[in-house]
Amino acid sequence: MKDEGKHAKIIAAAVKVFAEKGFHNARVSEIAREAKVADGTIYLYFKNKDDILISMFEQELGKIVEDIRQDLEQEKDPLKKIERLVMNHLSMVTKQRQLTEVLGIEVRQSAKFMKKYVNKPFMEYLDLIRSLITEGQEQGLIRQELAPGIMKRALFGALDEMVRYWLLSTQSKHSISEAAKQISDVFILGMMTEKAQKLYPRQQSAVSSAAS
Amino acid sequence: MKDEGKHAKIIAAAVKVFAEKGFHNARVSEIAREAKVADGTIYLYFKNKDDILISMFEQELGKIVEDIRQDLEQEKDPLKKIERLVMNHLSMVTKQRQLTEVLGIEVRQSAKFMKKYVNKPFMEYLDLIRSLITEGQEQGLIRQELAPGIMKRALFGALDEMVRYWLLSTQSKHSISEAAKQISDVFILGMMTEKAQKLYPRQQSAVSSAAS
Amino acid sequence: MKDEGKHAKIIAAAVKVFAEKGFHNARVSEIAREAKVADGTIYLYFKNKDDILISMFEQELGKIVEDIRQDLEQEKDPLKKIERLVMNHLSMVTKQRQLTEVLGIEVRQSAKFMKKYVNKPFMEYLDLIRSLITEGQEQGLIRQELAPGIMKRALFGALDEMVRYWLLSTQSKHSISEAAKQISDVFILGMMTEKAQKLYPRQQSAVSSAAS
Amino acid sequence: MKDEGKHAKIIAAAVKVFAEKGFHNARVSEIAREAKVADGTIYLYFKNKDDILISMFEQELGKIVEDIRQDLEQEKDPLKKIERLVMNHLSMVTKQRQLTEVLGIEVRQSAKFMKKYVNKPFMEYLDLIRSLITEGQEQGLIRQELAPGIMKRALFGALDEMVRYWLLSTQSKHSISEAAKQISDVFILGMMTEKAQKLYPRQQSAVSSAAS
DNA sequence: CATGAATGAGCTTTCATTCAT
DNA sequence: AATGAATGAAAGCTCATTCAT
Repeated sequence: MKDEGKHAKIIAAAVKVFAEKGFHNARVSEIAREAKVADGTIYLYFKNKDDILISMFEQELGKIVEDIRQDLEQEKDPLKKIERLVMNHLSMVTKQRQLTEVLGIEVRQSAKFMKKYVNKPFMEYLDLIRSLITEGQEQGLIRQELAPGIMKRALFGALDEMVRYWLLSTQSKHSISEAAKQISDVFILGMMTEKAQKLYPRQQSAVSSAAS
Repeated sequence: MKDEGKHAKIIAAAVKVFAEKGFHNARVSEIAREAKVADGTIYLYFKNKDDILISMFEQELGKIVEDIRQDLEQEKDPLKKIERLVMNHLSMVTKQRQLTEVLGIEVRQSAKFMKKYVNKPFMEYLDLIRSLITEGQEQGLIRQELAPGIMKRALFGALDEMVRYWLLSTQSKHSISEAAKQISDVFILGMMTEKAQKLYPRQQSAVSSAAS
Repeated sequence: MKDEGKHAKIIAAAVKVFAEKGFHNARVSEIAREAKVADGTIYLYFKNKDDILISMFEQELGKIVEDIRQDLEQEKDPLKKIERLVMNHLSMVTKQRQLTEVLGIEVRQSAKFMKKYVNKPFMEYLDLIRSLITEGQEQGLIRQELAPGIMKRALFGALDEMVRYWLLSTQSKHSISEAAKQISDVFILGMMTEKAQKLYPRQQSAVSSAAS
Repeated sequence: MKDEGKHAKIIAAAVKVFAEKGFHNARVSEIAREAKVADGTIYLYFKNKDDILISMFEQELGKIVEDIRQDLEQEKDPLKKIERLVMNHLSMVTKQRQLTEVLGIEVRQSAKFMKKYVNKPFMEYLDLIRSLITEGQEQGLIRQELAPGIMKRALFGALDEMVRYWLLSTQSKHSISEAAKQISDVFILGMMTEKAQKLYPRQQSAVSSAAS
């Protein structure tokens, strides 16, 4: 792997092209052109077209998940961690727009049609969300009767759909921080124990008093 | 006199094949074989391959949305309507498994890559969810500060992701009604006004007392 | 053959469609629509698509050749017969425009690619021209050394190309009668014996003094 | 570095296949096989099937026209130039048989049905003939009253039809040089002024004394 | 006789992948 | 390692022809 930069250049090109055209409508030759390498060169770094997408998941999505994980370490309160994750997730739209476009759409295809492939970083992300829920439950802040497996998906789905909305709508009525606030608000308030309700008084609009 | 039943037969075959392979990997000839018609016959009923998918949206998704809309009319309480919609949505997994598989994945592709096409039934569904939110707000049950445009997407996303989970997982840890209850629970509780909180006492686990 | 009119209606429709699109780009279904019959009906009157073209040659071209032959009988002088044939041929452009368009182009295709088919009316037309030449030679008006087989083709080709010019050019610089006069003039003058040159004095612009 | 020779090889193969089957009945895959390249290779050198035909016109027909134009430069006498052009034209049958077959038939199709395409080399050829006529008129050898626009078409048509005759007839009754002589003879004699008639005495059978 | 829905062979064209240079 | 011309399988779609009604 002499030229590590070429691998990255191709991934970057693929992100751009997949975002524009979608995986199936993207041409390998177009990725090559975008990356300023020859068509054949791509096959020195990737097994095939699918492998470009998979590598993209592994690397880029993996990086994002790791970043979010580290960001959350700065926060101790489990409920505030959720709030922070929501903000982090939604911020991706502006910070990594093209990548977000690809992931949002192609993760699903891959999940279903690249049967053998298990999207590990995606699973890790869901697990990260789950760990926040269980942490909250251990501290008596989140209701025990809620299944973390359901909650992690519900929260992820809500965020993912919100992202899709921004990607498609040209002018966005709602700001990202507003949406982040409202979504974490509803989820946290909805999952809270009565005990937590007293710790985080309602007037302050749940946990995020500063954001109102 | 074109056979109206043949149109339906082809759509049904397409649902099956698209569910198995995905739109792009599906072959028109395979749909034809599944529908027991000749390849060319498909083009008597549909303009092209895209048109099969679009017709599927229009008809099948349209039908579902209409069914849900009618079901909700039996219920007056806005919060219980939300609960009912959640249950309806999640029930699709078992009632219309293959169709659900196709819609869940291809609606996204269509949203982005069939640029000109606006998925009307999908938009109507989101609007239906939104109307439940605003209704709740008008009756003082849902907090005014929550943007219906955000809430509708968050709820839809949560449900959609949940559906995907069942479609992919071979053995499901969580029952549909359990998930339905937990999700509507969290959303309703999270969106409720304080006034509503008194009307729907907590012990009864929000609105759905029976399901705890 | 109960409905003789349907056969004719289909031929007429085919003339129109072939003229517009050419034989290969014409659709049988379009001929059917134009003729106001069902697609299948065409196959009650014609063996296949080729057969429509062939029937068109036989009937329509045959009719034309017969008409010209009869017209020529009014004239005794072989050279004036040639002149008359030229005028007749070129007049087809206006009298039977669409048919002319089809014949001009498709006769060639048929000649080469409908191998087995011998275009009898076309051959008869060439023979008609040939007979005018030999007649002229027998009366000592056309030079003996000219091969009728060559002359008939040269004259036919000249006329045919002229017709094509009118069919394609939107505004025609040259009138039909002008062209007819010039072409018969050149051919007759070019083929004449010296004896004939004295009989048809030059000042009067060869044989066709009246036409100037 | 695309192989320039491959472009030529494909054109050559196309000439052969189009000559045998005609443009419409020719299969791209057959051209590929004949050229000993893969089907896809054709599309590296040509936009589509039409483009093969068009390129053929541009190149091969263009080359022929240029060759003839140069050949004519060796001759100063306008009438002898005509004679020479006729011989050149008819010689194509033996020198470039297959190409001639394609051009003779497909030029017509193209003229009418590839509406937008203007067959430039063909137009140039007609212009070349026209220039010979006007040159003859300027030198007082060809009658002023003859319209060059008509004469060029008449002569071209005569030659073209003669060529078709040879291409179709298996055994040719008339030799090419005989036909060339007779056709140029008739046209030149037919177009001549009286003044020219004296310069080129008749006994010598117009301009070509040797060929009687 | 007439219909026109149905057929399916067969076409052009695309594009992921290979491999000689 | 890098190239990019060449490959050829494979797919969507058309349309002449058939045949049950």
